[in-house]
Amino acid sequence: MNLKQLSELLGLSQTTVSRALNGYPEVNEATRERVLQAVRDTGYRPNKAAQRLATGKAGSIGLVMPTAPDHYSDVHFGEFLTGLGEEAVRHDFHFVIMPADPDDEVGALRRLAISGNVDALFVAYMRGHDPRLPMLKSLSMPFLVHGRSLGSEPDYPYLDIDNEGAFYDAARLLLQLGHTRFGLLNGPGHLDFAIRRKNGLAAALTERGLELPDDCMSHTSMTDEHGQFAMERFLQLPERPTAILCSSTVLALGAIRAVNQAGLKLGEDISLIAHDDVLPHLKPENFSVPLSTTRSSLRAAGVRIAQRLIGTVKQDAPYPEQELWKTELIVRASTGPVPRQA
Amino acid sequence: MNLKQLSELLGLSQTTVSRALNGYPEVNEATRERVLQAVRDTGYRPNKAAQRLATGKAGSIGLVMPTAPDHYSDVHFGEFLTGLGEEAVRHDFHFVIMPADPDDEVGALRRLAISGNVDALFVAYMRGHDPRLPMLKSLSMPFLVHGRSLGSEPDYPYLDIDNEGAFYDAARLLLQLGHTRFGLLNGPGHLDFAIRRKNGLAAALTERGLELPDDCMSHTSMTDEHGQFAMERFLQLPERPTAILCSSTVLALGAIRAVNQAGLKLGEDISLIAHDDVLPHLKPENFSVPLSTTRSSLRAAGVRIAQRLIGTVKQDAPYPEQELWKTELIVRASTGPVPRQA
DNA sequence: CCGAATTTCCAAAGCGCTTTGACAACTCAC
DNA sequence: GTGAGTTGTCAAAGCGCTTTGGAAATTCGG
Repeated sequence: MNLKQLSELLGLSQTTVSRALNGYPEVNEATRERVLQAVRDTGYRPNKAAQRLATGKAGSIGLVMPTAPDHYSDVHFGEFLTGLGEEAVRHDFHFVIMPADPDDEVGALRRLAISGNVDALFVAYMRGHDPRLPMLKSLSMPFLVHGRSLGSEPDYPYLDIDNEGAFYDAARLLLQLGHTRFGLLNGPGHLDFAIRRKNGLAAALTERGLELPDDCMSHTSMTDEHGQFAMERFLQLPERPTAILCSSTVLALGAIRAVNQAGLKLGEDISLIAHDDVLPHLKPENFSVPLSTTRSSLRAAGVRIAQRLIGTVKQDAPYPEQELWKTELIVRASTGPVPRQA
Repeated sequence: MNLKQLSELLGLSQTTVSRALNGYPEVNEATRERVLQAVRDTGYRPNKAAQRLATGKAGSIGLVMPTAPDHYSDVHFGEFLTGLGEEAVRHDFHFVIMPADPDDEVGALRRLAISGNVDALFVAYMRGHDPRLPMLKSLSMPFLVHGRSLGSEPDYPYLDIDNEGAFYDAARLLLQLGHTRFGLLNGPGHLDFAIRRKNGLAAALTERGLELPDDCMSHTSMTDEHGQFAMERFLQLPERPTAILCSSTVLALGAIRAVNQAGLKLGEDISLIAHDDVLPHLKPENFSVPLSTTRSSLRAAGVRIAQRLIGTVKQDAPYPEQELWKTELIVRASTGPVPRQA
């Protein structure tokens, strides 16, 4: 069943049917309803390839997926993708992926762009001086980055959260509670968000003339096991930290296990604030000691990015080029005043 | 630059140029060379959308990517994808992904199929009685599964390795070396390959009148941490196993850590055979005690699957419908005779 | 050197959709 | 009732490629 057959069936021209389907105003409401009904009856679906050829738009956004060990998509990336996907489905868009060695991300991105299969590109997991940025700018294809890249000219479209601000605020709260010895459970050290969070913490400490010793800082991929190991290490230090900042509730999960196993009490002996990506299976309020967090929904970011990208492709929505989302600092039971003689 | 312009430039018809480019025989070699040179000079690239419309083929294969926590793509999946991608790039094919909640895999698969964006579908991570199978068969679209599904009619195209055979052979070897107490470090218990490996081991044991106690069996996702934890548990059993079968070198990595920390010697106190997916960063011969393994390259499987799928779409290659790859049992230093008084 | 077989090339017809430019038909103010 | 403005519909021209059904040019046996 194609447009021609459908229009003959209805006794209308292809033009009218097409317009009825695509929401153009110059068609009678009654006619439109008749068309819609016929579509329902016949199960007609417009041919994507033809639509693509006629409009010049593929209805797809591309992304390269690094396939090396230290890059595997973790639960955070999955959550983000879910958001992207939700919005994409809503607009009948799809994703084209290109698996690639991380050594060849730039090449993969270029190949994806010139393949003619995508209308726009998306990149994430930004690093400092990210080499993908100049490459993307040289392409004449819309793109959007999740996160930012320290050391790069900030003239590219992005959506990021205020990582410095989040950890600065969290650290300030802990400082006000009297804490002076901090520990940081962070994500992979080469990633932009991890650097910024460290900077945010460092800024708050510097204001008080404090600093973060190297052995109170852990950079790992964000699994609960890594959280546990790193926290165990912290707890064995001669002067162990009393205040922990943590880049993910997943890391926190492991870290808290370590705290419990050491016979310490969260929120009393150790205060902890974790960044909460609003992962549906890991709610900070459901922890045995509810977790104080800096919050920003990863899925919402995915939805928003898809919106902007799709809007750009459809050229009907002039979204702001750069967005920086503030996080919310939510105090629950895992933070408390510094213990007497820690 | 499009076909028309290019053909005018060359003083040829579009037909001839098109045929020259697509390798048809009825064009003079000299002419073909002239065309190819012009393509190089002008940087002409055929418009994908037009090609798609004319041929009816999108040049793409679809896959749904589950986005929930217990599904995150791990290193094994990445390795497999790399293989798929290698071959796809070679044929100018691409992948369309649909992120989806694992609850809705079937729905996502259907949406992908009717979206008109893909020529064929690929599925993996098969479970017993997998509900995706009947759904795929009802579609009139080529598909290929990696793995198999116990309890489903085996009338679908697949590529799998002989998981039962691999673990049966490995177990036989260990039995011949005198071992009687076995431990199994397996992948997630609901996945087909894990079930089959367990069955292979069980079959070998049954032949000797032995069986595998429940507490000598671990089903987890395949990270080194899980390997370590499970192995630690095994070692604390009153009658600890002396022979370990392990579903991945990644699991083995952790397991061996546990063995060492317990002050035991691999290949003497504990024998271990792991399944080796030939992950480039984890070579069994490079372990401090080189690992005995059952081997089958995951990346090669990816390449092969892409080949078959692409061949099917191009309809120029009648590949066998079902393939079962044997694994190689390679003996290195991690296996030895059962210790005297274990 | 001729007719037939072969090789090489071409014009034109799609593929199924969107969009342009016109045209009836139907309002409404005067 | 007339001219201008709206509204609802249509025929036809692409989008850029592949492919069919010849036709022209070349080769070859006799």
